[in-house]
Amino acid sequence: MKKIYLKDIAKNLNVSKTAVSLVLNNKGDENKISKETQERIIAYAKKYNYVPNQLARGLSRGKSETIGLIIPNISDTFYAQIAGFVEARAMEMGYTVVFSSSYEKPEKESKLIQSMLNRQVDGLIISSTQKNEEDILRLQESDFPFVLIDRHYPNLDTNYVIVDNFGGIYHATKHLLGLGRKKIGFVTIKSELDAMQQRLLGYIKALDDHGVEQDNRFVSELDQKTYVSDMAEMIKAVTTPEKRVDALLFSTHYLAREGLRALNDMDIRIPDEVAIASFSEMSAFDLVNPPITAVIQPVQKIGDLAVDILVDEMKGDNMIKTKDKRIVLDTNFKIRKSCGA
Amino acid sequence: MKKIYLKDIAKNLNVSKTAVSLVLNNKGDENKISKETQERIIAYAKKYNYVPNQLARGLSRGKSETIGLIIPNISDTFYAQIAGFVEARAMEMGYTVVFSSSYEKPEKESKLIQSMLNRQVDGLIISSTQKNEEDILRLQESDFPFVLIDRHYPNLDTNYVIVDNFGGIYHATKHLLGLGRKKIGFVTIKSELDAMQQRLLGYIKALDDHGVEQDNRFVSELDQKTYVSDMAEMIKAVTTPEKRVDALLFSTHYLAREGLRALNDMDIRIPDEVAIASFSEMSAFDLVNPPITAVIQPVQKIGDLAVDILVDEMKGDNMIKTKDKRIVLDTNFKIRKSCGA
DNA sequence: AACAATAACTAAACCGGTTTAGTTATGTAG
DNA sequence: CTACATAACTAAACCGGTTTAGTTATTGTT
Repeated sequence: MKKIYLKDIAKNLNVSKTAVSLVLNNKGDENKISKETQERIIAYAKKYNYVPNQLARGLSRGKSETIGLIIPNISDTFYAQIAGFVEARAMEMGYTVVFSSSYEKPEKESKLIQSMLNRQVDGLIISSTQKNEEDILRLQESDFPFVLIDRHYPNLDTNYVIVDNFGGIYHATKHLLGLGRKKIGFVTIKSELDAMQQRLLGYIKALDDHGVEQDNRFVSELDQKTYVSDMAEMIKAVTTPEKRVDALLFSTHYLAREGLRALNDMDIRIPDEVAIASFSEMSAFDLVNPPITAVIQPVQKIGDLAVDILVDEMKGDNMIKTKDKRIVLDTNFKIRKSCGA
Repeated sequence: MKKIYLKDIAKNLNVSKTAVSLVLNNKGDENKISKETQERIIAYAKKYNYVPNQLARGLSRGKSETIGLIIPNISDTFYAQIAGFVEARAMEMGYTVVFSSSYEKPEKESKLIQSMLNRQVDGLIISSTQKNEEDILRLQESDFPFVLIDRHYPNLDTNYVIVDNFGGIYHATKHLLGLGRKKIGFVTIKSELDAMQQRLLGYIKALDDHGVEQDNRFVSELDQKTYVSDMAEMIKAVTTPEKRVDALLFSTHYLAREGLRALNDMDIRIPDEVAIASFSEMSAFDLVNPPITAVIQPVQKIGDLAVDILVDEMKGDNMIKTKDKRIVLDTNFKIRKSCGA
């Protein structure tokens, strides 16, 4: 099972490396290699199980047939799912995926982008920390193919695939209001991410549209690093007799998970005392106690579209925008017991 | 921000490519490049933000500083977590990770291995379908560095990092028996995976040791593809008056999830009527209704060790086995409400 | 003064492909 | 018979690094 190289084929068949390379890249016809020679080459290559060295090929072609995926955290269900769809789609298109987690650190993200560029990825799919405008801008300026997912830079003119954060929360808030909840708390993470801002704005707009007064609004921002331990106290704070919320809307799935845990620990009845709903979900949200109403993100669409757009971009001949490359996807609203109907 | 190459540095500093290459690879001293020249080169490289093309470097060195990770499914929490730890550890060690999901298909796995080899990965971490002995054997014979994780081939002499499946289930079964459960059902997936067999054996051994009679054992095997829809019927079958189990042990987390769903749907009280426990868990097992007792796998250890072993293996100078490379990790047992104590 | 050793470099081969710019032999139009 | 196409190839440059095998100038040794 010795490894075989292009030149071995050439030598053994008494043809040039050129001929072999052309034929194996399906350029035999257009380069007028005779049918017969083509067949000999193909047969030989198959017989000895020839496969080209992708590094060599990549080096000479200037492309690696690899795309880089940078996400905040591969262990998070949401990103794991996206990674799955991205990988599957990329493979269909003939690309390999290298991935790395930035853990929300801009410097890490910056290093990852650099490192992936060194490795000659042909394109990048990035769910950015959104604190790395510099690198994104540089990519943009150098016309390097990339797509932002999940998070984008509102003031930068890039390709992206995101969801309608505003609309998703707006809908959820409206729903809670429609069920008669008057004092809805919004629990979010301290973050400058536009996605998070939009969710907050969606919540506020819904309250406004429903004529809820300013002092009946409760927004709690928890720290990314300490939200697990801070959750209980925060819940206690918004359930004091003075504020007593009758609903809590969590801006993301892991907050909802911890919120649920805290509420259950404190024996606050859901949804009777406090109704809850979440933006984004986890695979067990339909099994927890009670099942959590959630705004569902179209994970597969995000992954598929990101790859499609990127591939289009990488083809390079896109002076013509073949498709719209700024995509805002609609969310779904899944009603479960936790919101009281 | 023009891209700069090795030869540019050489040209502009009036030194040879060799000198630049040696210095930037920290081989300046051993090759007697003068301190002064070294400093000039390093300064220039830094100033113009030089970074080597990894394809070129990989090609000439014969290594890519990349490791391949092949798992059944990146969307599954268990593998997503492992992927996270593998990637983090690999990065520490200076490696990039490319990954792909086999979706339990041996042919897909085989293709992935091939494809990763073409891409010149320096080593592989594989959670195999365990139906691909051929490729694994070939890797073994060609001395290619690799480590199996989660699943291994019991009759092949490879490196691996797995958990004590037998022991984990044995412990769980014993625990249920200790709580007075007499008729414990075992729900598993139809599979030839050794891991699954071991879990079954652990269950049987525990019953044997406890003197449970043959006809008080209920093993149900569900199909990988249809377990979601088959679960309810299966549960119905083992809760008939004749068989009526008083406990169910699920051989893996997604079975437990669906089992819980079915039991809840049928209003079977857990743990009063039927106690349940699971091998392996999901992030919400402590929040579901009721929280599920589970055998916990040391995910981080699996990932970390896999990389450590692989790196050791890739260094190549391992005629001496620097460490034990067949590792069976202990599991943890996390008691929650679902098992009745 | 002759020779060896050492410091400080470099030219060129090499990794394994792709691609450009030809070459040679044969056929065909004028 | 000459000129020009065309079919069927190929030599060699190239991608951007690494590495081997030198080279040159200087210093040290006897």
